[in-house]
Amino acid sequence: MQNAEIARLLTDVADLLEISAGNPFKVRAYRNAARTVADHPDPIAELVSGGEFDITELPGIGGGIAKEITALVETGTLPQRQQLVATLPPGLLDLLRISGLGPKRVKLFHEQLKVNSVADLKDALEKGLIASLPGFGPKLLEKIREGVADTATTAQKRMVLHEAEQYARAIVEYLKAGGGIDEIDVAGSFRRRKETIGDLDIVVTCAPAKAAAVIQRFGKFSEVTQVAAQGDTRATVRLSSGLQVDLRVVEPSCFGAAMQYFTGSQAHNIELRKIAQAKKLKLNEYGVFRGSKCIAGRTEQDVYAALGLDWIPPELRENRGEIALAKAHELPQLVTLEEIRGDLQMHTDASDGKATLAEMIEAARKLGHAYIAITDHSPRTSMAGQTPAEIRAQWKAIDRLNQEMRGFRVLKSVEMDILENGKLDLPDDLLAEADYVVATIHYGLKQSERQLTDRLLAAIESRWVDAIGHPTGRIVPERPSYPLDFDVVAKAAANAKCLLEINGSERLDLPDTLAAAAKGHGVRFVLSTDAHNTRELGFMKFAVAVARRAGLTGADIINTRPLPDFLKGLRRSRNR
DNA sequence: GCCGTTTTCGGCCCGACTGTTTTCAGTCG
Repeated sequence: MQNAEIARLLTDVADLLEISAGNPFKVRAYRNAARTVADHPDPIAELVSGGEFDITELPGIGGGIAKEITALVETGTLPQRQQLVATLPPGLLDLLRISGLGPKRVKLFHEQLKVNSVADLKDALEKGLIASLPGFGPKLLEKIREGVADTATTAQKRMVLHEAEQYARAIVEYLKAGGGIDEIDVAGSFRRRKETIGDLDIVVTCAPAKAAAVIQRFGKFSEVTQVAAQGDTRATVRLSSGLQVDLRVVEPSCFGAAMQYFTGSQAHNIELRKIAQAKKLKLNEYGVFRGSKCIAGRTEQDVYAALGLDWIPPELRENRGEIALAKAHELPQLVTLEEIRGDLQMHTDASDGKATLAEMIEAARKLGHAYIAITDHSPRTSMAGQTPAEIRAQWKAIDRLNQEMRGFRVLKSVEMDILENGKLDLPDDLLAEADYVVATIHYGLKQSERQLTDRLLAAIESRWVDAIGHPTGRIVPERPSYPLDFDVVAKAAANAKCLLEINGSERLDLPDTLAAAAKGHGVRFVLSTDAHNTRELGFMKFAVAVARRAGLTGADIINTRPLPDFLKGLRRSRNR
């Protein structure tokens, strides 16, 4: 059972308790536990059935909820949820997801009108039963009607970071062009560089007299299909893509506090507010307050300092131990995009890329790289892969180009398939001639965990495989990892000095949690874009984002090194 | 239901916007 599924069931309990007007703190306890489970890097179900780990060690999970989860893992049902569903129909949970409906109104519908599902609600709306309830005026009725219609059409989907980036840039440029803005930045999960984004949070500072105009302009952005809310300091719109965008306008003296507040994560912020409370302070989006006096707020550094903490990079703000590190002045120096000196996976039109070798080289040089690896596919990638003869011809062309260039080196390389039977797609004598080899799995993704793990282990055993590319095979958001015993793979890679790739394309593979786990096993990493055209060479920032969320420093990543050190760090260098 | 550098009992993060109201409840993030 996946963590997401356990978290969903715990959230169901919180929602049902809320509808039944149970203890509000018990509701919160279930929500906290759900968040802990959802964010945990290892499968909770395995920890429970394994028996050697006590899950009450996890924050927000005590004796009661631990017992619930254990029962869930053993029997497949959550006792507390079963008990609640006996009196409250689970269809009420769907009603809660309708915009404008919360526990109070859902409870009212259930008790007064026997409305127990979205279908019931639709019926009640048509019969005018909802309108007869006190407190339901024409606007609210219209909002609920729209919400019901939405459940039929658009399932609320999260947007991948790569796509959200384009919207964020467009809206920021649009607002800037309107003038009257002092500072503007994007906060939220976008700033934390999560792999998918639920909505965009934009924070603006401006003179109080200009705020209304900025908010008005925001609502007139060309892609806005609906202005969901609009006040003096904030507004919410929905774009034609379905993406929700929130704008907050604050005074310059509050910019740091607002950025901190709206960057989150929620779990991180709750911890900070508890720290503030313990110090007899109050933290909100306007600053840190002692009584009514604001003692910090202009910058994020000020806010964290007022709480006795070092400034925490947004990518780490998930309440996974970063606050303790900030308190002890032990936060890692996270790798930056500027530290990356080379890109170690990309394709040309010799396989499935769109640009020529010369075009990729020129684009990479413009980005400031000192070296790149051209990693076109091996024969198994049918329709796209190169034969050994074609690979050697390409390498000869690369040799000639390298003689003509100063201060830049193209590495002779290949993205070699690890075949379904565990054998490599190219012979050792060819691999030995390469400067760098990345091995990957593209076929046989439906094999068992044992088979897939063994295939990766076989590749790691080869002295000519320098790195494992996109190690889990996932693609965000649609394709999950193939089954894999990742700890075994990470340990083997660390022992063999085989690198693991963090791929900055929409694969985002390794994911942040596994990269953090691999670092714990002593793995070293290579960052790459897997670009199939010149534009995608810009994806390195997404690979860096994953690395930063995993807590990696420049020392963990081999392509932060100058070329000679990079080559010396490859396992093949010890074979020569 | 969870938790503890004030506490094993008595707390539990904070504010804006909307709609329907004459002072606020409900929802949302």
